[in-house]
Amino acid sequence: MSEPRPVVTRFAPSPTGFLHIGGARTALFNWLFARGRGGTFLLRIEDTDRARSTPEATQAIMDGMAWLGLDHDGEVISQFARADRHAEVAHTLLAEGKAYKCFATQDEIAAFRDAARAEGKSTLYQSPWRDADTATHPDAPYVVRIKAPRDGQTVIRDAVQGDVTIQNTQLDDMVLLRADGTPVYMLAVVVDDHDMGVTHVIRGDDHLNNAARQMMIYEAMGWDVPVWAHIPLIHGPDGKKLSKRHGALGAEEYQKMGFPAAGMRNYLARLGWSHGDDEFFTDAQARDWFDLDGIGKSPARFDLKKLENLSGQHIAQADDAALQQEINAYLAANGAAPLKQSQQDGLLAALPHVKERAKTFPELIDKAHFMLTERPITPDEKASKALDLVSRGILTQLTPHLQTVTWSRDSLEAVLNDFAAAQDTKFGKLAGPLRAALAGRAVTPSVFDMMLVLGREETLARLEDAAA
RNA sequence: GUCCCGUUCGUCUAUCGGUUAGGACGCCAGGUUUUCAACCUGGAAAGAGGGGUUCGAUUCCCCUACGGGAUGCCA
Repeated sequence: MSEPRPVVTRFAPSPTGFLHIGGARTALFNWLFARGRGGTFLLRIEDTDRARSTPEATQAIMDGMAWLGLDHDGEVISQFARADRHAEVAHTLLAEGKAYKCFATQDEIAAFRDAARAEGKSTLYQSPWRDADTATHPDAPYVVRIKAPRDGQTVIRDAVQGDVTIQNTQLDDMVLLRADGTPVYMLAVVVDDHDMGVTHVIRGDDHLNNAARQMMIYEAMGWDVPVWAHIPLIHGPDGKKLSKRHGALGAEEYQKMGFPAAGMRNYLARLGWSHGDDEFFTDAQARDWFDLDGIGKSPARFDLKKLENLSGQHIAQADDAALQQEINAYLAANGAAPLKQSQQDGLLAALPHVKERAKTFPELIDKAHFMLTERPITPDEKASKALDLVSRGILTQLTPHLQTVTWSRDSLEAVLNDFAAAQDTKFGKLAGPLRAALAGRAVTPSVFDMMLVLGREETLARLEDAAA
């Protein structure tokens, strides 16, 4: 093994839909691996399937990556735009006799496969044109096929799966160039990865078998084979493969649900990869720790509960201003009205008191509700019940005690407890009406927290409103 | 059909021949508490099945079952 080459990884999605969760994780692994080693992380859009590729999908993928903070180096590479280069490689192979023109029609091939299947034999097509003199068919349409080895074996040295041995009899003379002269995916990937200097190919294990085919091209061209790392796919909660109509959501959907990007990165990194017993970690730790042999070999299921837990931990330890920004992005992603300046201020003031108790942004916003509404507050049903005649009377009596008290947690606690004692009751009895008056709700953050955040003036005003 | 890969608590996973098989999420019970949370303590919960190899297998090998993938002029 020749070391050290600077690490170059890439994420190569085909733009046929949103960035689903499996793709996001593949991107994350590549990003983590490159970033943790001072390497380069490239983005290539595999848009050679013109019928299925759309610019909207490309945008959706880039939006998803942007949300997750997975920044790539250099320009986005379009695979389609490089078709000439791919064809050039095919022609080189043709000229060197490592590939050949095959004039077999698709009907012929289909007939061969049907017959082979009926006889229970290998359906791999063996073209009669492999060693034929092709000069006799100058005008007929043809595809270019690589001359695959017919004996021996190919060993895929995979950093995740170990050494995987494929008998070369399992490999056919795959098509390099279609009859219309366009390159097939298998060729394009190899040429692009080589030209881009990719050193580590980290991708879904649905490509594991393909690696053997791709190695034929590397070898025919005399190129260095990259380090392979085929990672298992993510499955849905029911254990079935995650697909778009089977519970797979786009990355942006998780933003819309109100998960912080850091929590999502943490969760996704931990799904199929581990570093001992570490569960909750920062981006810096993830970059530090991430390596290929920490990747597991079996498919993992997506578990929303665990995501929520990690999400809550990241929210709890996040910087308030950063959190505020991310909440605004969350609201925008949902097409919600942006917060007014007064609400922004209120949110920021409330965050230190509520962020430790929320798993997602909607929960956080709900808990900060007392700072997002303005007087006069309309109490909800339960809060109204807490504000009956007796309670309102008590609040009226309480108000004078709050006029002069030092506005600190300890003092407020003392005043309220004393007041409760004087009323021959407990603070617990006062809490309900206070919540109702201060937030218009029965479920709120700590009464003291709310009073501290609201300030004396606003607190008194709300109490007076409620008492009236 | 053929070939390849996978299989530890419900879930994510640790273990790299010798452990009471550990942790986390979730769940259950108790505690704390001004509501909801949070938090604290405790608990239930796993090596797919069968053969080997070995003094000893979750760990190595084989078979079976189940799941996934490849076998395209899709990517």
